[in-house]
Amino acid sequence: MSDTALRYLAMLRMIPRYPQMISTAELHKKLQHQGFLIDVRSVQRNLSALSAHHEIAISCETQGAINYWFWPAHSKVFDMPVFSVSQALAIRLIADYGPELLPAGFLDSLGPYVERADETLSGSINSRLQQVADWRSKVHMIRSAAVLHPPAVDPNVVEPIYMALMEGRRLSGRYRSHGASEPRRILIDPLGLVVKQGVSYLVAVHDGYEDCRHHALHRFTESEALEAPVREFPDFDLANYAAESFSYPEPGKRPCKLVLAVSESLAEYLEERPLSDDQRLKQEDEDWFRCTATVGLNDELHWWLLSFGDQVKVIRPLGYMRQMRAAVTSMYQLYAE
Amino acid sequence: MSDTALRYLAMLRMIPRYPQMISTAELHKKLQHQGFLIDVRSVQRNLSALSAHHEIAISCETQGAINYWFWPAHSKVFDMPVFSVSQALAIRLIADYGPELLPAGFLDSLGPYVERADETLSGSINSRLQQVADWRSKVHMIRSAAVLHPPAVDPNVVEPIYMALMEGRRLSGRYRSHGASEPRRILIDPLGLVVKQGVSYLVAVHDGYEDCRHHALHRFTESEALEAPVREFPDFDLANYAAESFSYPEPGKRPCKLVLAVSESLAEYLEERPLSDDQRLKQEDEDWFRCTATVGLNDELHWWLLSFGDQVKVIRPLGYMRQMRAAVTSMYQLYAE
DNA sequence: GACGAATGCGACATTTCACGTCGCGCCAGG
DNA sequence: CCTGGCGCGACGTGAAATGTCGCATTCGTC
Repeated sequence: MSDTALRYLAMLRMIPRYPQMISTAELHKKLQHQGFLIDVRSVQRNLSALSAHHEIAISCETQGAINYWFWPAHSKVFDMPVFSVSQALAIRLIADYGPELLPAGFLDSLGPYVERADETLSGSINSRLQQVADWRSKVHMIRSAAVLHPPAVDPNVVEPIYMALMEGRRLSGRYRSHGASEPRRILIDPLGLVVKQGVSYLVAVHDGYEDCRHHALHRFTESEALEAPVREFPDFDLANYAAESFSYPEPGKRPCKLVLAVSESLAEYLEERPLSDDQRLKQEDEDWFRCTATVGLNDELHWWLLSFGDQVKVIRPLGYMRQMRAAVTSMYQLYAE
Repeated sequence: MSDTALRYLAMLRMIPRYPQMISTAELHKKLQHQGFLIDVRSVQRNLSALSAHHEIAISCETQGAINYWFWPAHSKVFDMPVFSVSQALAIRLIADYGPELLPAGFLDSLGPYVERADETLSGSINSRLQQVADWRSKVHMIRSAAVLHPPAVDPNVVEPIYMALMEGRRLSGRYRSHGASEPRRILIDPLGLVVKQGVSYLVAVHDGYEDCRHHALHRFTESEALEAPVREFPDFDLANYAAESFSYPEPGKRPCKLVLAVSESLAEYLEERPLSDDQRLKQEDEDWFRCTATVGLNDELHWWLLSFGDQVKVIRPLGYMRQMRAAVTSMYQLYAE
């Protein structure tokens, strides 16, 4: 059993990425705690041996008499097992198309993994065959046109916010409120983060107040995580707060049997992506199909049905049909003026 | 320089995850190619030493006289440096949001990384402070209700497909065509992958034919990447093919000035996520706001506008207003019967 | 059915290298 | 100026890693 190789592995995993560092002594202590009974001298030797290797690329910064070790901020990820092609593709697709759905800043931090994914993709191609094919020529994603622009956030501003939230510290910053023209200095106790359609909101209590408010991350212009711990709000429940204050339709309505008349093109589409597992499609006449499925009647479904215009008509439940008819009539009147 | 420890690392990285395997001989060849001049016997010894360790968990499957090595399909990821909190959060968000964004097979493959992310999140919180806070209590995502069910795909079936595509090899498999009840054996030359609204399609040419067709991945029941290289189709361009054959509205229509009348709630929403960078909102009367923005008039926008029902009315351009009026009238007549 | 080639694996001798120990130099703090 | 902590070069030792050989097993081919 190669104890040394295992220890090397453990050591490499104990070394943090750049802003953080770890001293040789700490590392030695941690190793002993994990059962690697070894002299400090060996730890020193191992570290310099590893850093000598260009593949590994850990670095050292000497402060006074102590050596602090770290992975460079932009060093490659070194993982096992290596990405499979589908994992690499998943990461690539997320990197390309995520910005439309995920708040900016989250994706930036995945940079090293995206690099690794690209390596896997190009590597698997070039090494096997000489064929120099770019993965982009082989994978194409038809994405939605992104009607709305997600707001841009500054990574330097959001990082302290995440840190304060996760570590339970107070937050000081500058925030431009809804409607205000100038940012204002605030001191808050962060309670939670709510992500909605590509926009992140920090739920927090202002200093001197007891009620919580939400703050769009892109409205912060400065932020600093303080040392002081947040005040305790034991009764606060983020999921409840989000459900109440963001007034988003909960998807969890009781499912019922939905009957639709759909156009041929919509029928084709539904065949690929059914409304439910028990969906059934039947041709009614030359142009129309009947679609039957068991679904929850939520607002999301309502919007989805509306967006198809005259390609779909709700048949059952009767109550919902009337509701849809009312909605359509209201739209009609809007344009009739 | 510790050559052995480094070789162990290199070996571990050469071993693929389960559906794939690698024989001792191949491994030996690869190692020599990387400059590790070592006897086969040592490779054998190293492998059995590594697999003896429960921490590493690589496994071996003997087929005839040859040993094939692999990481178990659900083995943990060993990465260095370890996830930072924001990276872990990003992965977590993707895992939660993903099903609406990515085809099923892609996300499943990220499973081990999601596990690691959760580990990082719970670990980082508990170790820093005694505070036993679950990250879920601090981050909440409001996601859409996912109207449509993305079809399920078998990871074991799609992996060879991706491999064949990326490595330029022919593909043999069983495929159930549109409308057919039984899957049929096919031999194809994969040219590209098109992802549309959570469904993946493989664009490929059937053996003996010259024209390409697309195949929904979830309709494959078996697949095998063959050794034979694909036939060459130098004139094929995936982006063009996707634009033509999937008849999806290209987002790139020439932008023009759009004027909308929007309800108060929609105005609030638009303030967070503007339609364009130059969007302007102005209150008109008690209930209605006027929204002005420069956008391309594509189908995506059309659907998006329709889905808001009577909360929005197109004012300018006049031509588009008439188009919208026609659409609404057509919907009205559908329900008038 | 038999033979050869390829592979896995146990055994053994050898050598390398990984380890602990010691000592010196450097830096910080008292 | 002294003391303690840390890094690092040197050295001897012993364990571990390596190459070699031989035998068993399996597969393909004649």
